[in-house]
Amino acid sequence: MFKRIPGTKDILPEETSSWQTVEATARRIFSFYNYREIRTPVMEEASLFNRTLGATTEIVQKQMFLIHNQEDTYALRPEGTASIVRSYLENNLEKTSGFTKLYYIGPMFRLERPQKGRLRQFHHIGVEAIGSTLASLDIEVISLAEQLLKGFGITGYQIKINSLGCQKDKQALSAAFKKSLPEKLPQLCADCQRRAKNNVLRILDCKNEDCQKIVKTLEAGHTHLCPDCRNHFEEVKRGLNDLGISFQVVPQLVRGLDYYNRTVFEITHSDLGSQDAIGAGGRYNDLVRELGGPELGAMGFAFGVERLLLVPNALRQNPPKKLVYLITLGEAAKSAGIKILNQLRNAEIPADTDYLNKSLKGAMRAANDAGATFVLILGDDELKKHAISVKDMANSTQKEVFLQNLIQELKC
RNA sequence: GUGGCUGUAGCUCAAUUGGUCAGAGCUUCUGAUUGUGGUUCAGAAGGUUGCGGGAUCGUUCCCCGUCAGCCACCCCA
Repeated sequence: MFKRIPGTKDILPEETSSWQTVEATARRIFSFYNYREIRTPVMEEASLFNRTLGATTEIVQKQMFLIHNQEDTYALRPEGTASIVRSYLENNLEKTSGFTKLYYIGPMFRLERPQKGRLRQFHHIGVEAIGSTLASLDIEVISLAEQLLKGFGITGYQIKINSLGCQKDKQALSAAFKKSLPEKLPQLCADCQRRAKNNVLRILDCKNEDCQKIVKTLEAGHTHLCPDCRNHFEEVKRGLNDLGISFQVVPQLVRGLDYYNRTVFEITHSDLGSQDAIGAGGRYNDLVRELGGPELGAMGFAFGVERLLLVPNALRQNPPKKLVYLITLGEAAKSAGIKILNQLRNAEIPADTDYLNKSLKGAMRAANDAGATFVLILGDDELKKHAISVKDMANSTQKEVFLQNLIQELKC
């Protein structure tokens, strides 16, 4: 027997209804904000991610599914932003539409060790708004994220925000760290010693208390932000307050991807355990230029669909179903039944029947299990009268209806 | 990638110190006199106890390996 490869999941009909609700809710809310959908390939040149996420990030170094062919190395996308900025530029959207608001829904791939809330194929619902550096965009994007959560029926989340500063600020902070860090290095945990080489800023959000103490003795907090970045961040916070969005400023919040600058945010939920971030995002003002485009500000975020669905009571309600179940008795009725089924479906009435030659009792059970609202019974008695018995399953009432009136009867 | 825990029917779990213990509930299927569901009752089906070694007269229960899942770290959505 074949098995799923580790870290992937089959989403069975029982669950797909929740997925459809999440997706439909998201699409509806995106439309209120005038975001339009973009779909890009799940594969890209591997070097695209190298360039955008950062060559030393764990995702690029260890977690990409690579596909080697004779000439190139492709990667299954580990996230959406890089592909979308690539597509934005390749299709000249900066020339044809200038400021652009896009959303995407689809699978992402990372070769991590599977865990609850961490799969090797998982799904993002995200947005990218490209072409503005204004704080009003940061505010809209974060409020959109919260609006989605409300739409999904999720409560009890926490919005954490921070500003990394512009590229210069980030570099200055990194440089300061690299200068003052070497003497402290032996006192840091093993992970932080590694971070010191790869991604110095991540030392800021180490959970180890000793590391935290050492970091505090170094230059940290928002003191490294230049006046422009500081003003921008203040404006964002004011805007969020004006909208009544409650958030928490977390100076240690550092996103793991290189392209982020200025505003970053993360939304966590305490009911999820170790992998508690249900969504995150931020600004990436230099990414468009980095990929060969003009100087354009941009901001985005993504939710992890699997993680959203882990939140208790989120989107569990199944919409009431309407189904008509046809039971036929005997050969003559069976062939007449095929036509009736066809007519019902053409009239857009969901209809099904028994395919196992069950007894009437067995077929009734099957109808009940299928959630039928009405059962149609067609036997010799009915055939003679050109009629059919219609049973309302909710209240067990039954009546005979002429075949010519059947659809009208079921429509109301 | 690191550490720990777990792995018995489709699902949730039992099985005294290794010796008729491979079981229950739910699910599924079939019946309960003629063409009627949900409740109830009866019966049936379903397991090489994750897989592979080892120790033992003998193991679901012990040891080793392996795979998978879970938890934490790491990483991140």
